[in-house]
Amino acid sequence: MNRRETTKAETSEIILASAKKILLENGIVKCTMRSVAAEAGVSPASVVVHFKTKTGLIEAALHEDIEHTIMHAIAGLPEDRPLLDRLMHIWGAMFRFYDTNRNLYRELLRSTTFETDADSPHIKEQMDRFLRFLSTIVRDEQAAGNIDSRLESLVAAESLGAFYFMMLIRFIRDPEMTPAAAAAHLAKITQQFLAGIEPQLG
Amino acid sequence: MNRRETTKAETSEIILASAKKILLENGIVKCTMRSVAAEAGVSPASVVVHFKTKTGLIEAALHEDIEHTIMHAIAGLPEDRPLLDRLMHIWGAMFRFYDTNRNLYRELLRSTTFETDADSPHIKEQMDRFLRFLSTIVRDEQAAGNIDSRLESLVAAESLGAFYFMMLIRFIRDPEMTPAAAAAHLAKITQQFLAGIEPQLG
DNA sequence: TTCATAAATTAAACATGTTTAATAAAACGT
DNA sequence: ACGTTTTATTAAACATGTTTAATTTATGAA
Repeated sequence: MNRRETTKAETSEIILASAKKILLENGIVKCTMRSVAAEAGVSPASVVVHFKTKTGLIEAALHEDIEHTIMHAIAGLPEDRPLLDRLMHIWGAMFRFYDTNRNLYRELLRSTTFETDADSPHIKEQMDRFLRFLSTIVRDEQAAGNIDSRLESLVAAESLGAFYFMMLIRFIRDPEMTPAAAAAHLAKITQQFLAGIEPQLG
Repeated sequence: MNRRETTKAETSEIILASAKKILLENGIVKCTMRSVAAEAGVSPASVVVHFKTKTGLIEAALHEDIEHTIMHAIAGLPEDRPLLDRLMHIWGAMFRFYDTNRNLYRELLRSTTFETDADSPHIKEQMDRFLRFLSTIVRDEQAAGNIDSRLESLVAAESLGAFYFMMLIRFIRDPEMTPAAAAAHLAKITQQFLAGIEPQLG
């Protein structure tokens, strides 16, 4: 890397660290381009140069945490348990994570969900990767004879993902809903689906 | 209604009409609180008084169109066709509708989807009503012996709704995706689900 | 009618995301 | 080494959603 490139990378890091700090300590409302810039000792325009938009900045600041939560949940996935239990292990972890700061993640979801794939490549990549992961789980279950082997595993994975995301939306929309309640309802829906794709006897 | 109440209602109508006109003729980017206020011959602050936020205004301006699209699709629902065909009739109409102005509806979806139920009661009500409708369709199919009658119809309806909404998100995120392509993919997912909830023989 | 109260409306100000035009400095070819 | 070009940075301006405080207007009681 050049001198130029290194200093640019360093500046990016400083801005990102400032954004994380403010988000954590003061919340999303206080996290403005100006406050982040001030904390980083840089001009607001510079924040724009480095992260393009405020959405880009927040996405960059929070994306790692989400990634980490997913990975942690996957790492602790219980072996030798029914598929529903394993899925609920992941979904439960996600709901509890989003529950730690609902307004913050509402903002993130709001500003990223309906962006163009090109405009929020992080999200697209994360979604794709997660779908592929679900798809391998489905294939494992097919191999173990728990799911009809004629099924397209990716389509089944998409269904499971759709259930989760619908529930996430409802969870964020309803502040009264606890992570446990969201997980329980999601379990019901998932259960119905899984029962349907069990192999037929005979 | 009072004189006060009537004039207030009239003002609301004028503002709403102005918003619709600008959205239609100039698009979402040109639809600002100031431009709407100017078109309506009213102050920007007045728009806030009447619609609370810009999101509230846009929601009010577009909500009817969506409602109309749904109702129209439901009214033209083909009788005596398999459930999948009937669902696709609705989904197809919705995708084609959103396709008429993707940026506009992206903005609407973005600003409403993750709001609190309390903050966007319109949306919640629309979602609930549509779920109930899907649920009655499922019950009809159960009565006709096409779906396992032990199923909870509302849960199945939620699944179908989840598939649709996931596909809508993908549709909005990917500008290259045609309404037909979105519908086709959604059909595949729905098909897999429906096959699973057919009554078991014996 | 008259006056006090409540409500509708607005001008001006504010906060914030983003753009523009200018500056300073590194990179690179000669 | 020198001059040109590219690039990181920024100050100032801009556009827009929203708030505030003041003004005008209608309502209802005395």
